[in-house]
Amino acid sequence: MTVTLADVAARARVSPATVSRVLNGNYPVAASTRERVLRAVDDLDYVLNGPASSLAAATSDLVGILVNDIADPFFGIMAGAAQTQIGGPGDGSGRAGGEKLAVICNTGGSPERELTYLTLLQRQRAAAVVLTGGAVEDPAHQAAIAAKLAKLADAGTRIVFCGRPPLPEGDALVAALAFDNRGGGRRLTEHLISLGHRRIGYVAGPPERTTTRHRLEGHREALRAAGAVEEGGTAEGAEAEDRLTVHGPYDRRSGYEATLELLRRAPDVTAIVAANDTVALGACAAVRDQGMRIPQDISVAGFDDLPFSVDAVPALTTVRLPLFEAGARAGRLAMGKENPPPGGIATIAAELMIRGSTAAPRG
Amino acid sequence: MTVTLADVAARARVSPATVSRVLNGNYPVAASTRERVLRAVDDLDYVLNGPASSLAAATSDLVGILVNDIADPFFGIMAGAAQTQIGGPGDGSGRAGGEKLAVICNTGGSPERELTYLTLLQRQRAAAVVLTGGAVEDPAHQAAIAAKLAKLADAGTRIVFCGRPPLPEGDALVAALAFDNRGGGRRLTEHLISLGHRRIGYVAGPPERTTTRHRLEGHREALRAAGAVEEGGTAEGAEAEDRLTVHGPYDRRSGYEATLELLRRAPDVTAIVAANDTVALGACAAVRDQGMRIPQDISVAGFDDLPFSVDAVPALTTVRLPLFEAGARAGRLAMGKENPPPGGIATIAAELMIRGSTAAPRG
DNA sequence: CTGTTAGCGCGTTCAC
DNA sequence: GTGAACGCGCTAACAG
Repeated sequence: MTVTLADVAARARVSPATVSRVLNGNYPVAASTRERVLRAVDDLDYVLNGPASSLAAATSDLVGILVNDIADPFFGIMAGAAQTQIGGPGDGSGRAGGEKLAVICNTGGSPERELTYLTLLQRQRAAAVVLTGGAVEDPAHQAAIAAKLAKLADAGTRIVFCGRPPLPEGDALVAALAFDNRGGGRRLTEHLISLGHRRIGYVAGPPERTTTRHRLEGHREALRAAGAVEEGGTAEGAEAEDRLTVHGPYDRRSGYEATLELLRRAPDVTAIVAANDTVALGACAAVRDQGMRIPQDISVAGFDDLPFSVDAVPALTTVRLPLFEAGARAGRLAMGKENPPPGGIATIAAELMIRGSTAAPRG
Repeated sequence: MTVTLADVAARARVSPATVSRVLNGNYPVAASTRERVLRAVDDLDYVLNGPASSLAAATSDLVGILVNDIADPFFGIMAGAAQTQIGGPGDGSGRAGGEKLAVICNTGGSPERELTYLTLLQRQRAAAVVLTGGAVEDPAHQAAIAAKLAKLADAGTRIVFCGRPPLPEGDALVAALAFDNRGGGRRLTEHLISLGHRRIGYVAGPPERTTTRHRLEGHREALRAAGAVEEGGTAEGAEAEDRLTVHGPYDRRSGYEATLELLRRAPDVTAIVAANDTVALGACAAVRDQGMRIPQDISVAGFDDLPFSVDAVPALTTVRLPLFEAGARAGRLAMGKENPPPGGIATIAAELMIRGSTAAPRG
């Protein structure tokens, strides 16, 4: 029923080994022989049996890309970019030569599903795995993931982090591309402070995530440096900080509700910083629904600079992360097309984008 | 170095076949034996060899999901939804039982890459393939895809279309979930006409795509039914229609530039309909940059009702497509958890969402 | 319910 | 430059 290597060999009047060599292009083969084999392949519509090939070679052409939420363009952009570097250009014939199969796995932000996917990828003997986005900080999960990654690396799977801080143990087994979330968060709030804001609400992401923590830390660093709040070390300072911070998921609804809550807790806030652009959009909606104008009555800022942020009205002040470039680089690292950064870790700069949604507070 | 089934069997003092049976859960095994085997698996940190297993079983646990552009939430939402139905809930142990590996493949809208991915999936002996989004209408590619799908189906791969019209030949080998793009487009333009609009610009998607064509056809149906333009059959009618239509990719920039072009060609348009919400956002930006207000000076409408559309200012009138539900259903069809619709094809309704970006034309 | 026996289709030594 | 032989790790019949 299904055509095998042996069938092709018979038709081309060569041995199966020769067909294999032609297909993989790893050994010298006479041009005339190669020609004959390729013709037989086309005639028979032969398609290599991936599992058999992977079994014999002890490695597959699968590359996994793990994302927290594929419906979020933040991840979509990175994953798509990584795939452009992995899938290969294709030769237009649809014949599929030595391409890798880049596959995106949606963890939904759940550490369990992340582990499950890693196991599935391990089972497939994946050639490489790219982990994108912030990590959950629970020590048990950290350890479980680290152990799993160690096993994968041990089996020859290349590991790349993209937009994710390196493991605490600083394993040499991964290349890590980390976003400067802390620095970006700091500069964003510094901008607000320089405009004259002092009471700034913060809609944070889910607790226990590195991205959430780093962005929030940057924000508070800026606040403290400006003396806008007392040192977090003091009871008063910590309390004030907590009162102006609300946590929630990275979605629009969370931004809406958290903003309402902030406005209730502290009606005198003059600015709201959101954990990301999607959340910021929800915050904007909430502000408007309360009958306030942006930025005249209240400033709003986001993070990431997703494509839609420039089209918000007013355009959203935010922190630009080079998601596409980072994803593409991660893809190249996964393919071994590019050397890992020195020390295995590179920090990717975040750029402040000042637009219409922030202005000086009134009065 | 790597632990195999035989190692587990030895440690559990059973035969390899028994271990296989426990792992796959397809045959009855005594509880005590199962217990012993599972303990051995955990002790040894055993992970099944996917390729070997697929080779022997002649089928793999891979399910492919093809999308045009994963950075676009339109696809991200569908793909993520499909994955929730395929990945299995996971048992929280990260052990990965009988789960399928749902993988998203980004074709970039290129038919060649689509074919390449299908070949790759065929090579992996994928259990199922879900194709999302509109198809390219070039007959050569249609035929190539149809032939490839036939071969996949022949090899036992289940084929599901999601948001994509069924193949012309109407093969019984696929289950198709098609969006009512034509009906949605018609109702949207009927809404505009009922508000009093007669000169309506249309920013269409790329030519030769089913989605583009169907939405545009719906638009023109409404126009003709209202007598807003002469019959397309006449030279005058066709010319007028063409003058008020600009094609471009499904992105923000295209919406911006096409709108500028439309405004140049026909400064008296009172409304602009965009091929989708992302394009509509670009259209809004162009309208504003020309110093006009939405909807007072000009109405704008989109399609899809992506999450950000309700947060546009003013909120975008659009056509809601149940992307998540459709993706989830496609996932279930791919898993064989749900019976195919009668005739193999189901049309999914599109719902008109009237919001602030459309109003009666002035004067 | 469990063990034994054959391959699944291909990559890779070796020889020639 | 090419062919022959072996084994990758597992599942699927069969027995028992």
